[in-house]
Amino acid sequence: MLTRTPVRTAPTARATIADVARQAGVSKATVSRFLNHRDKLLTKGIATRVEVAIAALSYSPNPMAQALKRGRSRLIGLVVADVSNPFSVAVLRGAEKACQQAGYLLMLFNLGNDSGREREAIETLTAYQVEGFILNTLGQDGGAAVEAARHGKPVVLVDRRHHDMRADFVSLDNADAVRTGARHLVEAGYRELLFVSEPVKDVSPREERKSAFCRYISESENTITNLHGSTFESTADDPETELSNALQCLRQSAGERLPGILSSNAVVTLRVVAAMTRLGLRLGTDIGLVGFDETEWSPYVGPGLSTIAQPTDDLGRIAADCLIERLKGLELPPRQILLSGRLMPRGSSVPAPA
Amino acid sequence: MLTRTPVRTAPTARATIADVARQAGVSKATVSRFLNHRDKLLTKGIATRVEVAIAALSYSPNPMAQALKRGRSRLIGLVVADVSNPFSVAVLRGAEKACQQAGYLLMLFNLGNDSGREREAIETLTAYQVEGFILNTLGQDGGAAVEAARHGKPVVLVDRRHHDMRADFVSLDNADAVRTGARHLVEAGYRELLFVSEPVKDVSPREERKSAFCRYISESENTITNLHGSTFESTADDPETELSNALQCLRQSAGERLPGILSSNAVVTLRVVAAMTRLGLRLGTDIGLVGFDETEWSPYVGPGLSTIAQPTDDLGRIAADCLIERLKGLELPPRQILLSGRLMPRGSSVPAPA
DNA sequence: GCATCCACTGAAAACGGTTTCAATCAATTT
DNA sequence: AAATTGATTGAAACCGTTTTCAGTGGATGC
Repeated sequence: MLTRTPVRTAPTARATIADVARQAGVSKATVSRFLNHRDKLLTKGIATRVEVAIAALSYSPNPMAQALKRGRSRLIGLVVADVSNPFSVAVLRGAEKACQQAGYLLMLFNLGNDSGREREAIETLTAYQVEGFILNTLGQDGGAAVEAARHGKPVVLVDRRHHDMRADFVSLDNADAVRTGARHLVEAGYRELLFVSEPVKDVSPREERKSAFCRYISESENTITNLHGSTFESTADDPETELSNALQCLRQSAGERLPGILSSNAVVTLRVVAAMTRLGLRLGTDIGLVGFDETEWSPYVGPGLSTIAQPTDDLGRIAADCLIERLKGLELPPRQILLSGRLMPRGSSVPAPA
Repeated sequence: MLTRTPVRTAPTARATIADVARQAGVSKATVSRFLNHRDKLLTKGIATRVEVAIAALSYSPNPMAQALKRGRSRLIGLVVADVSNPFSVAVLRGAEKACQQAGYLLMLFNLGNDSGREREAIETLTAYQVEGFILNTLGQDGGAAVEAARHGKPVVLVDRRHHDMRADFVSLDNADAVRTGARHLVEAGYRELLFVSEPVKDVSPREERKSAFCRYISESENTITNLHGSTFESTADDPETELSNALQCLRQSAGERLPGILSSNAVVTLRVVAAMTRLGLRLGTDIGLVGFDETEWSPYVGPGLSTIAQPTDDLGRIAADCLIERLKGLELPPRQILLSGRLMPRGSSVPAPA
């Protein structure tokens, strides 16, 4: 009675620890010990026997089973507001690198800008026993994140702050970055400043940037003659035409002064560019522009877009490192880590073209 | 002896099926039956008792345990060549949507353009018991993918083909897209055509695009007077200066004829733009440009970049759907699904500026 | 009125690991 | 030489599910 395994579609069931044990002529416990405590506990002879058996069957332990028994899954949940946002992707890459080094795997949940799914994301991820969270969420549903923390799982917030929550927070130093950007516009000669953002309410970085902008204006109005500033938030409806109108207004109220815009992220920047293109306005010459978020295309839009580059890679890496520290059991008070941005001056903030 | 659970850091262990069973006064089996076969098998009374118990404890089953027992994890592995490539992200979004609808979760593994990790990715993902793969890999290590298939797990290839592998393949119709792009350049008046790509060897879409380009040229040389075509591959070393030189050559050999470029993806397109900027060449006027991959910034670079838009969302969704069909047990011969691209004509392929 | 059947339900085994506990055996102590 | 010790190893329990198998009960057939 031949039991030749079919060669073609060999289902090739993964070898289990029991198989290895049998092959090596030892118990499952011994194999497990070999794997987890290397050979600290085992006799040389036995250890090598196990070793060759493992190699022969090309065995690797089933993480699900390990997770089940240990209660640790070596999984980290990453919730991202929108994968199509370059900022999110950059953070993802940084986090991924750090996780890989520490032997963790990232489980991605993309909200796709649908704030309703925030809670769902966290529940799904907890169900899969992720050991901790890196959250870059919309922040509409603060409760969801708190829920996660209540499950005893460490949480690191990136970019979006949740005030009611005691968790590590990693972000750009928004206040400083706004000052840098605004000051740059002023130094370049722009005096009628406009801060453009998506709806600010309840989204922490937007709030911070807006209020930092207002603060900068009111602080500088005295020392810098003719300086004036205002803000504009697009509503969800029809950002295109709204924005066009806002730009026209800006030029009106500017009068003699040069108008300049500080835009709150890459998406908004692109909208501003679109509106200006439609109105036939020249970047830099007619309206100055500095935008948050550096991208690989920034140098090539118009005369080059001046941006405030976020250290996205570091943000992601540091977030992951923070989380991993906590997973190792370190009990620290919640930290707040602010990294500073870097101004990338280009043509869009140069009044007179070369 | 009070055993009040501490209110502050309540570790709030997740309720298990045993807890529910106890609460409802039934056996674990009954609870499990309620969950899996809804109430087909249960008495009305018992069913509701279980139902309220589940609600009361806000119980949800542990997918790890389920995976362990069932051998099915409801996980799909997505291997991506490079998350910072907008194409990959777009595919990811499409796939994600489809998976979510079917109750699967995506497990992302980003190669970060490091072809060495292809095998590692697949092994890690298999270890986590993913039920199938969507692969958008570098294709350098074909063996790795074959390995996955040998484990009996269904595989869907996106964009990158592995010839030796019998698996579903979802991709842009490259030959057609190249023809569309090249024909567009010709119709706009460009006659000295250059196809620019990253290293072609062993990367299927690049090979297909290049050979389609060559085929188009040789087919059209007879009917279109003065048409001439060539190709350029950047090596890894210093693509910037190499490309600059190539452009100079192109202009030389063009002579009277207008030179036009077909670039093989968004990264390359940006490099071309960079090189032209450095050389002070005007898009469209001095050299025409059509590039693969539509992005949200394409309209705003220079006079607008003409692109060939891939139906990325569909690619991802269809890939996921194919995979899910297989997971349902459908035994079909490997399919090949080619979607056509859409030309987005803009200023970069208009010889005389308006 | 008793055997048969069917529909529900519970006990227990299994999935693939880890860990506790007890057992073995050689080496050391007295 | 017998007792104590310590280092290795194996058996079994356990993690949270699903599933088989058997048992209970009432309803039905004669």
